[in-house]
Amino acid sequence: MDCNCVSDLLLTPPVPALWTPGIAFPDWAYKPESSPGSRQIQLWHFILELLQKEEYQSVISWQGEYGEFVIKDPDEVAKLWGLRKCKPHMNYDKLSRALRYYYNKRILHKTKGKRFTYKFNFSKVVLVNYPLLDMASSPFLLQNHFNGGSAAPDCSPLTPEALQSLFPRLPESGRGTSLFDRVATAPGPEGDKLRLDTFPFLSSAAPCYSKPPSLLGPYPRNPPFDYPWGFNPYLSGAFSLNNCPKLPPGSLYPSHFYPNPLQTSLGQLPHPFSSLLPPGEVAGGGERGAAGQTGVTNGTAGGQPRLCLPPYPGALSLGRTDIGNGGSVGERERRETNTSGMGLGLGLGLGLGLGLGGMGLGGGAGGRQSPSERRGGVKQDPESDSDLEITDLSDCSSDNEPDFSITKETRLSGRSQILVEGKKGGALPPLSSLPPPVSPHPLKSLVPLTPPPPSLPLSLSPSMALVERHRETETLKLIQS
DNA sequence: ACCGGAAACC
DNA sequence: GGTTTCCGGT
Repeated sequence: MDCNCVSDLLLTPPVPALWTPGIAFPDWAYKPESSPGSRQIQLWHFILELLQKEEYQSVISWQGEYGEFVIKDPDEVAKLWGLRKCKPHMNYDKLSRALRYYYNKRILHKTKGKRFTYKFNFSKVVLVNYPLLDMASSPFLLQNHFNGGSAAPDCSPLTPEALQSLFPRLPESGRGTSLFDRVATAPGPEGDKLRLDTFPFLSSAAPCYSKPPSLLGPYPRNPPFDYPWGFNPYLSGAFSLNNCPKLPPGSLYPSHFYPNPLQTSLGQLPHPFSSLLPPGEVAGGGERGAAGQTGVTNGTAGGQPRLCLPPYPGALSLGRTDIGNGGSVGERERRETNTSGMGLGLGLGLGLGLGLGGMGLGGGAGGRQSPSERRGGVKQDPESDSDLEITDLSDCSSDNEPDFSITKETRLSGRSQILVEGKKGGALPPLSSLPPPVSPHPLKSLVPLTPPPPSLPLSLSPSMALVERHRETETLKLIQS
């Protein structure tokens, strides 16, 4: 009624200018929102949006373990949600019901004992965004991904884009959004087609805003990466689909979610694994944007995007996460903890296996099950399953990692060095055992500093070809500008 | 506060 | 499919 909803189309950003047509993205990537099913923003996504914005800190924020957030003001969140969905009668009760539906999908689960506290299941979140990537045709396909076949079908190889999605770069706060804005403002007929922003890796090299040191926990550096959610096609899609203009443009529909071509240059393509790179090789990196708490209220222009990364308590060191023999926390909570540990690994840039486990789960689309189904055990009881997903992870992970398994490196033969988690036991290795920054970075090769001859055959490799094309495009852009 | 079934809605 | 709405139950 009073939500003045507008057409999604009006707010749908056009195809990023730097996109080079012709490159075959997986089909799903072309869908308006790269969304498996819905074309509307989903609640969990919306939640992430809020969590990401500084201005909603008092309404909802990360808290506790990795991925855990607290709805500080249930009514307000409900209100915002209602606003977004044009459901004036929305309230926390309803909203929470929707959240509960995520339990079965494993996207979210409740942190028992803590009021209004929920916790995201990263892998599922990512999965939803990257359902069964079309590896076969994806130009991003890592050359040596997984063992070529023995892997269970539900264990999709991790593609660069997937990785990228984990470490997207948001434009530096307060700068360089012009082009982006322009792009995002000029509606285009193909706005829903190619979405480069789906692949932050290719679209933005801008150093992300800084984040709190704590986010990276024990890690020595704080490379500017974002977690899976800052990125995603979904997210950007959501922004484009927002239909409740009432919300401040800069608040929930920040432009920084889109890549800024101007800030892009292959030379500085954000590296998915930049977190492992030596300081010098990592752009940005500062401490949490001083902006963090400096009254940046305007979420748009100079607005410092709120940390995308859920807080990752340093205490939650990998060491503590002893997968397999848990510790002292309650069973369920313990598993959650483990997940957190994985989260860290993921955050470190190596969530290679991340989400893979859920592939079989079909993006969680399985959704609800009849009580009988649940009893049948086909799918674990949401109450007990927690993060342990037998179905997907069991055979695609080395061992017992929960959803956040990052141990899939075993499948990434050639990339093992970039993996954080050791392969033994599936237990997260103590930080001290984490591999030191690799330099030159394994993927550096994908982003050569010196532009190869334009004639470089695309056949070099899918990834290379893409990079090349992208480079060319970028070069042209730079020259033009 | 939280849960989850059921049905309607878009 | 993803909620939204309603509601009985813990």
